[in-house]
Amino acid sequence: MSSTRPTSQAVRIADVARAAGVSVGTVSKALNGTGSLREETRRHVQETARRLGFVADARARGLVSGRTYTVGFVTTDSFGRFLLPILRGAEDALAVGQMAVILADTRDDPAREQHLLRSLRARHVDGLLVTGRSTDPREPLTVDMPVVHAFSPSTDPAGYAVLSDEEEAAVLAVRHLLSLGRERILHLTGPARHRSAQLRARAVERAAGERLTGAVQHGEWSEEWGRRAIDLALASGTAFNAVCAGSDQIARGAVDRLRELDHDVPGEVAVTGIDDWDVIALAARPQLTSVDLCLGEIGRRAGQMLLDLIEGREVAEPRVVVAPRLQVRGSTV
Amino acid sequence: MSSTRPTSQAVRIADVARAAGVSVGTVSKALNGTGSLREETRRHVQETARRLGFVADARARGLVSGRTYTVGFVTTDSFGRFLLPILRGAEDALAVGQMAVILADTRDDPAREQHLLRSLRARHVDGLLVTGRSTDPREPLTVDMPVVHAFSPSTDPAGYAVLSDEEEAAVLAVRHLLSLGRERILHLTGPARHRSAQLRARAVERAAGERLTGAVQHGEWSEEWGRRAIDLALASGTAFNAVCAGSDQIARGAVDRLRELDHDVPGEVAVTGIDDWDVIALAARPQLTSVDLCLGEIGRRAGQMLLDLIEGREVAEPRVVVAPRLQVRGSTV
DNA sequence: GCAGACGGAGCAAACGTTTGCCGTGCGGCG
DNA sequence: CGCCGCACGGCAAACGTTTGCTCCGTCTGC
Repeated sequence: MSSTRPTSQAVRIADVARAAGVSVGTVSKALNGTGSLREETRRHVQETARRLGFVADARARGLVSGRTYTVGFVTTDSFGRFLLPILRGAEDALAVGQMAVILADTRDDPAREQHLLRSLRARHVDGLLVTGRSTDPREPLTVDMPVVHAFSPSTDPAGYAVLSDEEEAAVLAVRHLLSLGRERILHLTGPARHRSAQLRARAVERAAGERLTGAVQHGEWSEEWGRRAIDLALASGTAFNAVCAGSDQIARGAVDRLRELDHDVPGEVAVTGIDDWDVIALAARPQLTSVDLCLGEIGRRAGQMLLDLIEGREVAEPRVVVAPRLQVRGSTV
Repeated sequence: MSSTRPTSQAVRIADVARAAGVSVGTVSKALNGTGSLREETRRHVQETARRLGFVADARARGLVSGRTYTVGFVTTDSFGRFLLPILRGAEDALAVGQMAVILADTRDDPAREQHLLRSLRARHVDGLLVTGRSTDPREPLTVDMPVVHAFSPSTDPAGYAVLSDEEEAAVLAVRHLLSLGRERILHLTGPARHRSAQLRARAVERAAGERLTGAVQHGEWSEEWGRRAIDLALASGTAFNAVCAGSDQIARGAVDRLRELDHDVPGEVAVTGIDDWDVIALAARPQLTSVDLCLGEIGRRAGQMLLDLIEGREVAEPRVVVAPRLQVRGSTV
């Protein structure tokens, strides 16, 4: 059926050497492009290796070379929606360095984290990518290998990190609303205990100034809260012609409720979200204008940085902040 | 705080042996619980190892023992929402076997898949967990190690697999509606080219019989389609008192549109979804009755099965089907 | 024609474990 | 008192690579 043999059980470098009529050292050099060999020999060995379906054993290779071409992806949070794009971006960047990714989901359990780190240490991963759900800083890990934080910052200001600009995200939304001439902006966001909510709220206050109407409303990161917040605002008699929401879910709740009460969106009230989560933003009517935190880009940059550290390259900035991007849709135009 | 150097750079088994005053072989036996040693010696070695922070090098261990305590998680689809719970479940099951998980996201690209499989082979993973977005069967991989398919079936009927029961999921929803006395059921679902949509549609037809109103309506897996489908149904004059949707997104679109047109849900029309995706189901008004495919359970069972295969245990059923579970909420009561 | 240089390939020592086998005491039993 | 057996623990050979050093032959320059 397939000309390629049925997955040869275990073809070692010695088998290639024998088949090619050279020594194992020569095979190694031929396949790795090291040493000094005749081009003809090199090609002959490569051809033989290919024919036999030889794949060098990573364990042995790693044992002697020191590198395992493997990194650990440590997440404090169980894998959530935010982590997928980061993971994907990181994978992309690491793939060019032939690196594989081992998952380590600590589930916020210190004992579990200890155990996983031990496992990663035993496996001699070349480096660690650390991330988490919340953007609340976490204590730095004490390990003797390169570590890059992605999305969730470390408390260590000197550590390597690729972060999102929470404040800029809020500012982009506010500026957009202001540019549309909206002058009575309501800010609905998540729990005050979340750093994200705090940062964004302060940024909104600074950017909107007196155009911010009433106090910032803290609640849950849910559609339900978005809907209820609108009811509360209307009941309190607060006049507003724009809602700057702290998340797409809150924004969608607001849009839904406004529409339901026959307030035109965006005519009467313009609404913005943050996250640009397609499932929510595109399903809303009208579709949500939102700020994309570019998580994929964060993952990619973090992966790139980790790769640079592992391979001993100079890292220009140890602390990169990825700029968010405003995505304009029907809820504001 | 790099002054603390808790992670000893490289403490090998020889260091432990020297510190404990025994040979390396003895240390190995003491730590692995093999060989025959005095209990006193064993404890002394263990204590010494702990004190020095010794962690056995997985590369060397794997090289000689054959096992790497690592499995590959291969997904044809880029990591999507469905894969997270599966991955989490699998991790849980594999953790008890001390197995680490290496990610391999093929992105539906054959070349990429080849490359990743080669990498996994080089790393001598002990087994493979294969999954994908759609439940459309895929060609079996030709690798010389245990393989278990999770969620997405293989075309190989003899292969190991843990699958969801698409048809039963649909049947549960229909039976529930029938038990509520609904006799004019509308079925709105995804694209006809998707096996899931097909299977579920046929199951609905069988379970509802003449209580199925009109033809099955195929569209997208989106809220937008759910809304539009309701408009189409109403425009066509079809009378219905229940909607059995093929996904939560479609169900939510339907609920939203019905409510908007002043049709009472569930009073006038009861609505069911499939997936039990909290983000959608809990945000709807009323909250959606939905069928949970129990993806976490699928992942767990698959991980367990792979572990059994790797450790040479008997696997009772090579093909497990996980029963879905009906979650009743406001959209039907 | 000879010496030195250099290109090209082989040799063997690592890398850090596990594991089967062997040696050595000691105790018990005859 | 002597022998046998057994309980412990050491020894060294794997596992499959990489890599520096060595060695051989040929070419070049004088």
